[in-house]
Amino acid sequence: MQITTKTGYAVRALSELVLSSDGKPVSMSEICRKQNLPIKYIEQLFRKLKKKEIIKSIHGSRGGYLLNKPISEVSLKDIMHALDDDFSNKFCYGINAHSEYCTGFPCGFYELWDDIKNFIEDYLDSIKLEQIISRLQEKK
Amino acid sequence: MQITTKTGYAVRALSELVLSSDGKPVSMSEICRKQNLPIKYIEQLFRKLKKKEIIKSIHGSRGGYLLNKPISEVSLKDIMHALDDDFSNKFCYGINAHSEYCTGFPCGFYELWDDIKNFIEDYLDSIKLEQIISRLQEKK
DNA sequence: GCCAATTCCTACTAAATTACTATGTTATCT
DNA sequence: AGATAACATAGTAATTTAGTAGGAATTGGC
Repeated sequence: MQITTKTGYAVRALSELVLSSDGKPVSMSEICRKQNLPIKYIEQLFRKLKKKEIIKSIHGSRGGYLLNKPISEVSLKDIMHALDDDFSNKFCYGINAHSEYCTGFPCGFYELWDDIKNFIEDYLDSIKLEQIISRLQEKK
Repeated sequence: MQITTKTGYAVRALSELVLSSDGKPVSMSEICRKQNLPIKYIEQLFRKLKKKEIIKSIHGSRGGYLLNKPISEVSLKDIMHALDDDFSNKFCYGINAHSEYCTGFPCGFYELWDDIKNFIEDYLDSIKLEQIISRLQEKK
């Protein structure tokens, strides 16, 4: 559950998608040109976002991508979860379990890591694309 | 700013240090035996914790480690910060800046990442060793 | 029907990070 | 002197990250 370049790229690309779309699909090349992003990499990220139904796509010429949900219903948690398959396993389970150096599962620390995970996930879930985009527009 | 095995190990080792200490130093071998941790790895982590004055050490035979602060004054943030040098740079600066695919620094997303970083860091700073240890003891 | 534009798919890779191990050296107590 | 510790540095296998490469499949417009 890390915020990395990948997360940053996806947020930039999704924001650009929303800002550039007027109901018509926006092409990957337009998104990446406007946001200065590596197109082949973002293509891969968008395929993951599509699998989780955050965006939809239209094939062929004049095709492109569209957001599949209202901007108030797409959170940072949703995005990160789509990009990172075992996002939710990254805490105690990912840290300790199945390791030679684990003291048993669940150990005395299990609930600590779980509480932290839940707290941070809830926070990330409270940050919607809507707020991210309105922040951007305030600046202009 | 990730919670990884490293963080988990450090928390286990520090908790064991606190629980095993009755004013006298606790040796690395005792800590690692009781918590089933890889000793040479934990040694390295403890050296970093010492640099940040979270623990202190006594050399030679009958030596070992002691906590250098009250358990109410050592937070998860402190521990993670000690283990990971550029902990605080891991957000926008680490994500975007100085990359070929950055749109300028600070970009429109800078404050978003910064706010998130601060929120999570404040939360991690609110979790003290004191609470972690009393959680452990409740279970017994 | 053909061509261009576009998404979709798989495989590869260089660099960095993680989670260690190995091999000592130095300091202190008895 | 010898045992017991902390301290230090270097190496390394596995994994992840952040991409690149090369193409296949799909659709709109002429």
